Amino acid sequence: MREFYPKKGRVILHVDMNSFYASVEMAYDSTLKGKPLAIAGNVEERRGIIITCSYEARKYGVKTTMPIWEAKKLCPKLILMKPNFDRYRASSLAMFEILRQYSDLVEPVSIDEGYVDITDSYHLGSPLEIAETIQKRLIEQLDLPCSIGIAPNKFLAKMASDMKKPMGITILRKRDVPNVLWPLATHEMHGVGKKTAEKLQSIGIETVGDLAKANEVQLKVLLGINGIRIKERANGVDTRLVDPDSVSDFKSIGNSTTLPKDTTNQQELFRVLDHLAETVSVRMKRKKVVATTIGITIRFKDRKTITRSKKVENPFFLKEEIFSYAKRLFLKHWNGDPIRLLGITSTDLTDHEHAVKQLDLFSYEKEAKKEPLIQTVARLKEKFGKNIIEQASEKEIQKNQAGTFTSFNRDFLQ
DNA sequence: TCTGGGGTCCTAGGACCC
DNA sequence: TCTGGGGTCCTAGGACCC
Repeated sequence: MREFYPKKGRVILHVDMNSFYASVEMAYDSTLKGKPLAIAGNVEERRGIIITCSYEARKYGVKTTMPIWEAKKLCPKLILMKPNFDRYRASSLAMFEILRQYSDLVEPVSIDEGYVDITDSYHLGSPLEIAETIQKRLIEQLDLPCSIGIAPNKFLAKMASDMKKPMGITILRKRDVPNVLWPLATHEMHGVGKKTAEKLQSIGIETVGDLAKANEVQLKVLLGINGIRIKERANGVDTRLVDPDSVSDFKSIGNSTTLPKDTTNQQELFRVLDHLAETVSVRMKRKKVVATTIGITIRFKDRKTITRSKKVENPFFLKEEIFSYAKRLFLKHWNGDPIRLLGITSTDLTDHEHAVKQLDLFSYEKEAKKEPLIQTVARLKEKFGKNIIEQASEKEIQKNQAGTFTSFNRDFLQ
């Protein structure tokens, strides 16, 4: 990540959609408005949990990640719906389209939130005016409420958007940090979770203010590089740029599922892996990527979770390949204990565009076996242009002249 | 009657190479 | 009878976020 930061002060918005999934459902079906609504995974299973819920449901104490049975107990009239991800994706796209009308520098963080750098958008109005316009348009055009934070950097903008919900706009200046952030408990800071808060507590740091003044050497020992970083944040310092391209280079694609019942039935587990492989493959094709590392996740009955991964020689994306790699890993590492959850993840992703050439080269491999190498190189140069061949130095080509195309191929494709 | 599924980033040890 | 110091890659796990 680039960390260079322009000298002049910046103006960053953090736009955070309020109870996004529930709001989208209400926009689709206005009869749901004003009612306690929750979106939950596995609605019919006992293991389902609340993914998001409307503010009406929150009044009863219903919260994200709460098991359905518990939510129902708190709010017997709770309306439960399964997620409609296609709907949420469509709303999300429309929302980011609107944000992009106020700056080119829009960085989606997740399906329902993003940063907008409006430093150079002064011709569109003051920061507050821009935020108000965005909020108004999202409500009028998409029927979706949001909260917006306005600040000189990402961290402060994120903290600010969290302060008034729903439909709030909050300005957080650097000079407000001592008054506004320092009284907060450390775990209320974005980036400080339960474990980190506990560790901080162990050295007497309770509030953001304590953290802001903490000893750096001690923090480094306790938390590594993250200790330094959260101290900077506590002082209102964050040099990360708003990066519009960060969404496009994702690092992994995975799919996992909690089984209806814990099981040791190998046939059943294979069927699950097969299904997961299918999903991962479809999503890889959709995103036009290939991978070179396959990973599996196994969660046992007692919730103990292990991950195992393996780098493989050739880039893959087909369901059959994914299934067979995953199955191999599974058989190698499963101790026979009852399993609660299975997952498959592809990592080390490469653009398909880039990889298409490689795949084509692999198909060449078969027909090229009997051909003198020098001829193959000439033919590939013609077909793919010089640059693909340049990956293998002239020297490398010379060295391999006596060998087969296959060995040459292996050398420069890996 | 507990606790999903999608991710990212960081750490740390061992293998291997120079 | 003594054995350095980097650097990179691979793998596993953990913390965190939405």
